[in-house]
Amino acid sequence: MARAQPAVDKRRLILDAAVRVFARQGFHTCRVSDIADEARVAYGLVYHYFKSKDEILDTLFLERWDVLLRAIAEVDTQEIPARQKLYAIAGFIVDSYRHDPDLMKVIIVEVTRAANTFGRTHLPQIRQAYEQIAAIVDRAQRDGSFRDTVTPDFAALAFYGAVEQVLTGWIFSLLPVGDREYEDAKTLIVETICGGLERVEGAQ
Amino acid sequence: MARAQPAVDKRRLILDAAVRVFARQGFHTCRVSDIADEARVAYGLVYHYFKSKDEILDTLFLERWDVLLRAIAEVDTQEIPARQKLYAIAGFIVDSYRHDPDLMKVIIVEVTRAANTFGRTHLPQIRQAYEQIAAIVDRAQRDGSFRDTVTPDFAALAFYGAVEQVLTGWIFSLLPVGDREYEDAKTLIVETICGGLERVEGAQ
DNA sequence: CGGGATTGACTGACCAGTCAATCTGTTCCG
DNA sequence: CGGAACAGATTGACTGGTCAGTCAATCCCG
Repeated sequence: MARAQPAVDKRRLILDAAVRVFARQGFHTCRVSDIADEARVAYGLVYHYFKSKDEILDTLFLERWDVLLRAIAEVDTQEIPARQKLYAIAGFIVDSYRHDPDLMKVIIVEVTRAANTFGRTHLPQIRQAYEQIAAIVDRAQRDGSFRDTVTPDFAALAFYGAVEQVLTGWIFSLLPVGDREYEDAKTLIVETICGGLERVEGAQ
Repeated sequence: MARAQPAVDKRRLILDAAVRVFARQGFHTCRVSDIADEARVAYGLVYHYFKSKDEILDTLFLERWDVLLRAIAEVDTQEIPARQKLYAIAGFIVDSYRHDPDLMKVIIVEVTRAANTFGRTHLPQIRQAYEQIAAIVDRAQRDGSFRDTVTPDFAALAFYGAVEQVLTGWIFSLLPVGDREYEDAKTLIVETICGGLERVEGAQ
């Protein structure tokens, strides 16, 4: 039985240290000893709590992705226009980055975009996010607020791609970072995907 | 002096084999001996032509990215609407994937999206593509064909992000593959980013 | 005292990169 | 024309270092 109230949760300590190390050096280029050092914990303890180095990353991803999937599902239950739903989802992801940039960096760089390794492993989870977004677009097309020139699947891909690319812009320092920029980004992503870049003749 | 017309260019043979191996197993998980085997060449020959395993990937990326940058620049010299320029760029990238999916997979997965390793190394090249696209958007905003609600930098990111995500969809088998799908994708990407998802009141 | 928590030295596997040896085609001289 | 001399191409066994994962010993709480 686990202790009721341990002074410090070493398992959590290791996970948090791993986030920092993975973000700094990347999963492949860091050593397990780097994680142990960062957590100020003995090497062997890492293997007391985790079966392997891979399992640490898996845990981090699944923990966070589950939160994301729930957030999207929650947004979808609200009675608001599709544009506002997409705004809420983009906002949630941007705020996740604001709250813990390292964690989001790790999830995107090491999992979501790692087509040969963890991305393949977690494809079902990733796919689920796309499907939930596609469902929102689909409903908007049926109620007439979205045009049906683009398939929902495709729209979901483009929307999520734009969001991820913006985070990548921050990760790569290609975009300026700051509270103002984060708020702007939410609006701009939705404005681009929903409103489009082109001027429309006859609109306002 | 190099032989005028060698029966086979072993250097090329190694590069092409590396594309297949990197696409199949990923850069980090493959061994140099896998590349040599795939090329049906002795292990040591790889090091006769390349300084290191990294240099092989660098070569592949730089070769192809140079072609892309030239293509974008070429498109931009034409006297056509911005939407058609973006269509041409999306088309070029999609056709690159159609022509050699393995190579594009490697470039995207192992370089463009590898924020901790090769992505960092080649950031200047990657940035250049964004800047060229942003310049197209900027000009379209000045001539009035694009709205100026979204900054050109941001629009470039969203556009490129959507394109890359569609390729990722093919790489992950999330999207159906085929000549028809490739052509549709070109249109849909541009339709989404330029036209937007929303129905516009009063338009046609 | 019993058992989970914690330690860190150790091992076995793996693999990038080296290198000395060999091969193959070219050049040039007698 | 034969063949000597050379140079780059090609070979693959080997080395040195790295590191994930193991494990026996120790600690410490209840």
